[in-house]
Amino acid sequence: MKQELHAMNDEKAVEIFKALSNQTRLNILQMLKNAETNFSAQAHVIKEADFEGGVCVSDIHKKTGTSQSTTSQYLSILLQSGLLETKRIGQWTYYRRNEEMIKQFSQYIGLNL
Amino acid sequence: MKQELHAMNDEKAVEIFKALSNQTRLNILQMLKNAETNFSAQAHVIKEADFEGGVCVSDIHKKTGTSQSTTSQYLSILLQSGLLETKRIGQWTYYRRNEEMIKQFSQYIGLNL
DNA sequence: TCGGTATATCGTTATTTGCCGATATGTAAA
DNA sequence: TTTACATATCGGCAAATAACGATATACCGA
Repeated sequence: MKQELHAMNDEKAVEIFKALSNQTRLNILQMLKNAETNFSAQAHVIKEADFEGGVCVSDIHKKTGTSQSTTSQYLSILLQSGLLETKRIGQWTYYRRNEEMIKQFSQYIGLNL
Repeated sequence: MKQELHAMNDEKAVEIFKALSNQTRLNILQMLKNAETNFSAQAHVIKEADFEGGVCVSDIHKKTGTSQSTTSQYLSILLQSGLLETKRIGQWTYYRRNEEMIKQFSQYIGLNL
């Protein structure tokens, strides 16, 4: 039989629901969907194979309408839930979507909700 | 162009995420998926065309591990979010899934997350 | 090594949520 | 028309969340 790796359980799903139960955090996830169009050319969108699609905290902060500290905290909630992944490069911390987790969550909804 | 009726917006989605960001409420929604198997024969599952799949509050309460008042409150949060619908028949209030809303939410996730 | 910039963390306050017991309300049955 | 049952609502308290400014930490460039 085909083995489904990393199938999501209810507990993990609840953690993701919590992460998304805030308008600003939902917006962040959505804005990162098309980082190149949502963030200006000057913005630090990573184009290298290094960490493609990653955007640094200050650029995200400029779009959220919340303080730097709140933005940082929201990013870490999204990171903890698994919806985002991160990489520090020099003095910047880049965040991008974890498409694999998002796909699993979407599948979970379709199957288990 | 094809008109998408009742397309969900972000605000509604956040309300649904909030409703599901609690393990007990998620369980309730899932238990109601197969009301006939999850609730005993003696339980007041409505089989008539009247309100098919509906289960009364006390039967749901027995399964949740929370108090009667908490169960009632959780049901009304799920109702308010649109994930459930309700009908009072005699002294019982029946709740069942609103499959249309659940489908729209699932589609929203697939398209907008 | 010293600013300067980027980010994370801390401490705080206001609001919301989780959850309960007690009580009120609504309905049926005796 | 009492009584019993089903459900909703109220009042409360502890915990979690929202959000901020201030501060600490990390890294870089001069």
